[in-house]
Amino acid sequence: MTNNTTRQDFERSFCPVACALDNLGDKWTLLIIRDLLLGKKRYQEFLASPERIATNILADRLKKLESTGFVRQQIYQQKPVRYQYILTQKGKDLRPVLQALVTWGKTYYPGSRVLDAVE
Amino acid sequence: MTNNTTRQDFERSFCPVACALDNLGDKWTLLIIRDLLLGKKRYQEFLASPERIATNILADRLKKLESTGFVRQQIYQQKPVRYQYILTQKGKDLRPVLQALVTWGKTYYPGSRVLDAVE
DNA sequence: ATATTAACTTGCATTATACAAGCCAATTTT
DNA sequence: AAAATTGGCTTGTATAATGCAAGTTAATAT
Repeated sequence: MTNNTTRQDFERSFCPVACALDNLGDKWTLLIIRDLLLGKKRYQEFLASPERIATNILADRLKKLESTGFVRQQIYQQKPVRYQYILTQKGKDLRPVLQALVTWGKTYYPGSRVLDAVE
Repeated sequence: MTNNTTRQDFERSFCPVACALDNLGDKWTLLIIRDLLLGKKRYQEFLASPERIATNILADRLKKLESTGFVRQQIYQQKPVRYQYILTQKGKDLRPVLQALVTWGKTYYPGSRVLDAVE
């Protein structure tokens, strides 16, 4: 790894699982990552997901995901300036985590289905 | 799957990721699963982990993990009755999720290390 | 008799999440 | 030209989750 990623301090411990969960361990963050991996980019697209995230939570998570380098903002129009969100490599590298969750979820929640392909 | 697992209703959506996170989406649950996968079984062992979970949170999570079928209690001594916690197949099947988190964590938190082998 | 251990529970403060409403600039509709 | 809509949020407030310290209970060890 050519260290261009911001190396954060260990919050709770030096365990890689704990470090990951310091960023991802809540009800919503990984669902936004799922949406991004599925190709969603805009605020309204995230809001349209079936889990119905609240607007303040979504804004907060996008801000955190940006400040922690999972995502970057990209202007897609001037007048008015509007941003879309793109996964960085750090974010894209979560795909195996999401894939493992999909596999587990489909096993223990038969009938569950991913909208598109994360799998 | 010989349906001996309790099929819960979809809480937030029929997405397997959302279903998984309904159970696992917080700061602590997956760390307890990590400990269980590493062979820890008892209350004091979980408390001894470097992340320093609070006792009320640990008790709450163990209760939830049991009621949702990730774990079962096993008496390891009478007088006084003491329980230890064992992963069910549903819990053991989270190993690939943890492995993926370890891989990601070791990449983006260089210097992080799992205590023993989840990896 | 006193202290220690294991597995919790309880009380209270702080932080996170949920829900509804409001804001602002620009575009679209009437 | 005025009114409504769209996109991306922010604000206020209620409820729920988390954190921290202390207490409980039954049994064993000193």
